[in-house]
Amino acid sequence: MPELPEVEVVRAGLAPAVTGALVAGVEVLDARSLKRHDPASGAFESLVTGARIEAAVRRGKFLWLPFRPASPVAGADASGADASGSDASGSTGGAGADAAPLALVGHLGMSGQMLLRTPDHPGDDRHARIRLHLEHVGHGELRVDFVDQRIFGSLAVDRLVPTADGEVAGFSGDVTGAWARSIPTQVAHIARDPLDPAFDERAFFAALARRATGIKRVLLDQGVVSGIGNIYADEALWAAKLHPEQPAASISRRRARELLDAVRDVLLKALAEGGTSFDAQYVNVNGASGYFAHSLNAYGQTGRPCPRCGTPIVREPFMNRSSHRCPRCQRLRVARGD
DNA sequence: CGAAAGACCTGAGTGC
DNA sequence: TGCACTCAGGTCTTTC
Repeated sequence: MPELPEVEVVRAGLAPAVTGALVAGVEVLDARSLKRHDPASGAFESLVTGARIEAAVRRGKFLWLPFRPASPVAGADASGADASGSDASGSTGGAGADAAPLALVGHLGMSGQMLLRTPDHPGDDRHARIRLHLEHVGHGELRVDFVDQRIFGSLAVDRLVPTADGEVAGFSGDVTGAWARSIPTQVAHIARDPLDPAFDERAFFAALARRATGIKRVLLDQGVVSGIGNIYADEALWAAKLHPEQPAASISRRRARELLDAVRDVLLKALAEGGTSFDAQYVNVNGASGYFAHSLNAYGQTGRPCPRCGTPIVREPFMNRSSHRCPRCQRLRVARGD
């Protein structure tokens, strides 16, 4: 259940290994992990093979690797390669300057991992779905294994289009690349995350004021604010002393501001703890390893005393999952100015 | 447009 | 031992 901090750990671990790398080959072990790939744009394998990766970018929980497609001419005489990708609409247009910029888009879903490995690493991973074979000038040959038990995650090749606001699309540590202000079409509807310098606070407050539904539903709506999942929603609501079902529109501007601050605080804290957990050489780019159970105040703490007031935390059904809250600190309150 | 419910997935755990 | 059931949950789609 990787949320923003976990995905950022993955992005940061991947970035130095994939930036500038050539995709020498790809193995699709389970096509279900391509469910977000639109076959009309071409076969996944042929689009990715020969690509030169330019960066690793993240917005919310989405991750993408902008790349320059292989030049058809350069690839032709090198070695027969497998020309299996010659579908009906074969012409990919000469990979010149007018070729559409593309990106490899990834979402980890609930159980997805991007494991960075040496080429000789045993391929015995039970849930390995897709493997990328890379050649990197500095690191030599590498492998990225997309491992995903529950297959809620996926990889896809998608077109990059300019961002609606003209700002940098997501976080990558580099705002100068030609790809920086472009976003994959399937990520374009996702709001910026609250740590993004271009996050639109006014739009966030306006969305809250407009919604009659519970505040937790709004926090989980990636079209309003991205990067938050069940865990950090519960944590932020606990910190802001808000009941998950408190109607969003009933929350005063002042308390909404406190909530946004709490969200940022929770995400930054998790990021700080997660950022220290990987080793320098071959980073274990593992989305699940970054969970910081010791610092959780509400999520998964059913029956344990609220760290603030000592009242046992309760677990309640919520959208086919669970909410965890302190029944004393986080009460439903009638709409009224603060 | 907003809101809510269902679908997609697998494996661990529980009760009988 | 085995079977049925519950739970974990992010995002997309459908329905109202």
